[in-house]
Amino acid sequence: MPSATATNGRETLASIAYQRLLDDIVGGRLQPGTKLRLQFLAERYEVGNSPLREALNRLSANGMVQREENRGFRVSPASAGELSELIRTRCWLEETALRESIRRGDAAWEEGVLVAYHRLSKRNRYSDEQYVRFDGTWEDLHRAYHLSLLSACNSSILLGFCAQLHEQTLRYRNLSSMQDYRDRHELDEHRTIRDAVLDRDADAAVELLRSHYRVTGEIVLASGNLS
Amino acid sequence: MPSATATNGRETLASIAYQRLLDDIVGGRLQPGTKLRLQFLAERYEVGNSPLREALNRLSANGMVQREENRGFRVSPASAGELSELIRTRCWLEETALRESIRRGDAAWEEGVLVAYHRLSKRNRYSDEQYVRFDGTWEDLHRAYHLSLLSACNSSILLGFCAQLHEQTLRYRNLSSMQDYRDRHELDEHRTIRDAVLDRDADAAVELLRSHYRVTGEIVLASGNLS
DNA sequence: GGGGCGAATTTTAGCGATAATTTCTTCGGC
DNA sequence: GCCGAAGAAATTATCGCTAAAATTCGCCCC
Repeated sequence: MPSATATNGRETLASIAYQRLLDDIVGGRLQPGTKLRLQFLAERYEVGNSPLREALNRLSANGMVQREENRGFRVSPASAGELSELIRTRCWLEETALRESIRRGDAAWEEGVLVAYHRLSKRNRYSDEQYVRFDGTWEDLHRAYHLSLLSACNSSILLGFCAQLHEQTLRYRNLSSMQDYRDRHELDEHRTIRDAVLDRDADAAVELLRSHYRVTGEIVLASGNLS
Repeated sequence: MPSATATNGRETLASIAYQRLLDDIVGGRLQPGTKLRLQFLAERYEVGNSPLREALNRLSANGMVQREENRGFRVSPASAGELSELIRTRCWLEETALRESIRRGDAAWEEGVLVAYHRLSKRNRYSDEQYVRFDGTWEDLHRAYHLSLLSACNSSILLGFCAQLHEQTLRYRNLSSMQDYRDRHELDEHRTIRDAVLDRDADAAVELLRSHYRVTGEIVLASGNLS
């Protein structure tokens, strides 16, 4: 997740709480709409109120948590409508970033894409447990791969927005049952996207990427759990 | 500034501090790079540490403030490079939103654009004092006008991103001397954009809007003050 | 007797003061 | 002149108090 934070020396409790909260929300362990009582969170994460409030405030600024004045925080609700909006927006933004990346990308960028794909391909998705944010998990490599495609777009701002949207959609994926994923050949999709990108075929790459997101969205929508 | 905040009942001190801090940063009264010491801020805004830290954490999540672990907060630095990135990104995102808005907008949207332009046109920019966030200021009407153009894009997420970028560029405008603005006919530009939009001429509208932003960017860049 | 309104209680968030780490600065020694 | 250590300053965290909101219970009216 993007953040204007220069991680310098030791981590603060607030940052730890932020990570763990983000993790639990994205991982679906804290269901949408859940009231986030400070006392409950304090026990769960073994930290005091102040670092918790800091973490919640950061999360509220990027949409993972909703803040209501004088009424505390709750996990942002999830709805089918928001998911389609998310995917729609993501397609727009990533199309822009991808076209720009393909246009401007140099050799180092190509190699980055190649390496990111390679790492992803070597990892079996279903060997990972319940989603936990940790270097080297499938999700981590997946995110790295998708961002590597866009990384030459020459706008860290846009890249940050894309990362934010990725995180949001990841939450929806984790909320769905994940059963319907089995018969999908995600690695193939990722490979064809990679090839189109490295061939500098922008139109094809964009179309493949958009389709990749749309299909995911439809599977998640179909597997229910949303209002 | 967009926020996942349902302003329900009374405002909290943290929210007040957030607003005033945002105001002072965007208004240029807190210069880029300024170290934000809690004690200083506590005196300035007459609130305690806790609400201040909450406000700063929110601001750090949307880029107005930088946070360094165990070293506190400072106003995000401003550079020519970041400004161009900002404008570049803004052109991309607003192009997308504007095209979509023009494609989908209904009568109510058209009327919204019309009214927003009308309100803006009736207000003299230079009658306002130093920038202060307040309903009815020129900047407020200006923001409302630009967002009204995009408001039918059917993605509140994208709209939020655009609002965020608007705020960031507004900061740069306020940092520059503003002297070189006098000979510019901003109202004309806003009117021609409005007309192209209401004519549903997407290509023309996009080109006018992009040019509008690019010119602004060049004026701000030219008037110095940036590294 | 049932339903709805209102007040008291309980619960919870919000805030400030203080203590504990961490970082920055300065001074002494090599 | 550079490295290291002690002191100073600032940030971060804990705790307790206040105030606001949700809940419960009782009362009145229908």
